[in-house]
Amino acid sequence: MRVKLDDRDIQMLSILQKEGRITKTELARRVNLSPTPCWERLQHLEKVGLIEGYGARIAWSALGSQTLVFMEAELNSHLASDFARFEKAVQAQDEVLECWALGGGIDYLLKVVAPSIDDYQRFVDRMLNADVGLRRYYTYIVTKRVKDADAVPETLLQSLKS
Amino acid sequence: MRVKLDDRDIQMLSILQKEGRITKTELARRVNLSPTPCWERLQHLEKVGLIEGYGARIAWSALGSQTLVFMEAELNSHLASDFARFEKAVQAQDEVLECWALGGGIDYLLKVVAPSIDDYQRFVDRMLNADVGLRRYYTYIVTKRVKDADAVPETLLQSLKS
DNA sequence: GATGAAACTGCTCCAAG
DNA sequence: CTTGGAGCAGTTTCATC
Repeated sequence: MRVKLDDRDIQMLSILQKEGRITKTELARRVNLSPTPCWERLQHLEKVGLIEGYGARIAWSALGSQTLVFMEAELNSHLASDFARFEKAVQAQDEVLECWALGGGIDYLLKVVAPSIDDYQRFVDRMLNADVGLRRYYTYIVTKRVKDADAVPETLLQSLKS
Repeated sequence: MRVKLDDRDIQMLSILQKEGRITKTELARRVNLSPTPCWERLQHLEKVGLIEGYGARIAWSALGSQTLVFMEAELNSHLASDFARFEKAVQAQDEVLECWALGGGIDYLLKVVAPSIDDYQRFVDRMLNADVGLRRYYTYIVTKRVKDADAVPETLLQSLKS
């Protein structure tokens, strides 16, 4: 997926990240373009898959007091089939927001959300009993959300200008 | 922010998370409602702040080979002023996508993105030299993205039905 | 790239049931 | 909650420069 973009494309992406429901005529105005070429650029950005879709941002604060937990996971063995089984199980769990494989001593790092610690523990027990290859885990409870970017940073978007 | 929602509101949120640019008449059709009450519900969801906004989802894969890193950070001291200084510094860094304060032995967990490992190291050096209270850090490089949810899971949305 | 226009679709509000 | 409709705004395509 190698695409060449100019400053205006990047500006459009930056605006659309934050204001996904902006009208196309207003977007054109903001990037100093008339609606027609702006519309063509947008079509292109969507067609090549740079824009995967649009979505509403739901306020986490409105969901009440949820517990957010990072979980380090270590597997029983490092066979390719064991990795695959664990990853498949994790992807099927609603509570798991993210799962990353890491280099070094930790096999996986998971971001898990649950209504309470008890619910989190039930999730862990379910995983342990599911014969999914989970040998050991470490729990780190989030006590404060310091930063949680909801958009690709400007500096990274600039790297598309090649 | 205590709001009482019914199944239709939740269904609307679920749809809007994935299809933020859906037309309001189509949304009404999908939840078996006529446009007018659907429009009023949507107004309400936005007004109470449950929907913070809308945004385009940009494909990470299109940004080329970026390096994603989790960084554990330990501070020199645990004075409230030191926490505040570090958190402010972190929020100002474009590379830091997320920063969480954790209970237990780890002060902070950061998710950092950079074009390369070298760029990441430059970021760390900058933080260390910025006299921001960072005493020790551990680096965990992401080798695989197993799961990265882009929406609040259904089960959590259900908890709004109180 | 810009512009203007035409045909269409969707939006927002209003009235009435 | 429903339907229907009016007036307006935004979308998409087209032809022209």
